[in-house]
Amino acid sequence: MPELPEVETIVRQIRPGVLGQRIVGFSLRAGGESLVKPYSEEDLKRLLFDKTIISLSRIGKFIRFQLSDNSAIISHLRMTGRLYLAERIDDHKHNRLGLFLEDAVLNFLDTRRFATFHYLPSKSLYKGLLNLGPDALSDEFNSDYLVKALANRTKSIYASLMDQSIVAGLGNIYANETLYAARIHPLQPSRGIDETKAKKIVSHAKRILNEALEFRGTTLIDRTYLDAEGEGGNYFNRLNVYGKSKTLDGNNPVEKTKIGGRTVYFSPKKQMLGD
DNA sequence: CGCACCGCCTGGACGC
DNA sequence: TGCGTCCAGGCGGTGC
Repeated sequence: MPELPEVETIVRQIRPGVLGQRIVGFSLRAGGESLVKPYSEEDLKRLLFDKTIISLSRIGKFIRFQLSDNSAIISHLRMTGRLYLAERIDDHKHNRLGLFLEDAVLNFLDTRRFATFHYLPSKSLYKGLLNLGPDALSDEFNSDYLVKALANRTKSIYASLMDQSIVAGLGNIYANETLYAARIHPLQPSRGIDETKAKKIVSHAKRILNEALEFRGTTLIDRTYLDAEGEGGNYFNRLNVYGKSKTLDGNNPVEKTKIGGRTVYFSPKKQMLGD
């Protein structure tokens, strides 16, 4: 499932192939209607035609294609979305749409149809981006910020790290790995996180995200996540707790629990509640 | 406002 | 073999 390192990997891979390219066509495939709501295929053919992609960026886990007339496409891969360039539109069963550029076609596969590919008219605001906190790899995400952001919050530190309005880019895998590295129990209340703990969280989160980026992200056994070149990410071999029964670094038992309906992995021996 | 909960989807794993 | 059931999960919306 694409989190910050996976989304950044894909953005870097497709950027050279989309920058400066003029949009010459758009085609929706079966099951793609929900991805582009509230626009229809006809709307998008008309709105996108002849616009040039002038920049491509990652904002948290969102991807923004900035177009020449100040409009944009905001996309989110959710769990199973995949973007890649090809010579033609892919007839894969789960390919939901094709964006035709001068030199290639951008294909968007999404098995579960949770992903989004939203057109954003010029000067309008995108709801999903409005409440986004600082990017996990930015300087704005530091211990001073985090202590303030967590003050007076009763929810767990795990829930706070998953909350994109507090910090943007972490998902379940990297939130679990960060808390293990920082030796903090996922159910620790957010407001109990002091400067020392906040420093550990910030530094480990950035270290882990940067390492994962070097490995082109994490591909689990299910092979759901593949980058824009069809390759898996190799950070899987570095995971300490996510999906594991023993930690990689020391063979400590890993337990799993549910927090807010999500499966959370931690090492009770290394992450003590109240510590 | 903060927080917990639900619905959205589908394929794969599992038990019988 | 084939059926039913459960699980994975980010985000937007709802209700307290």
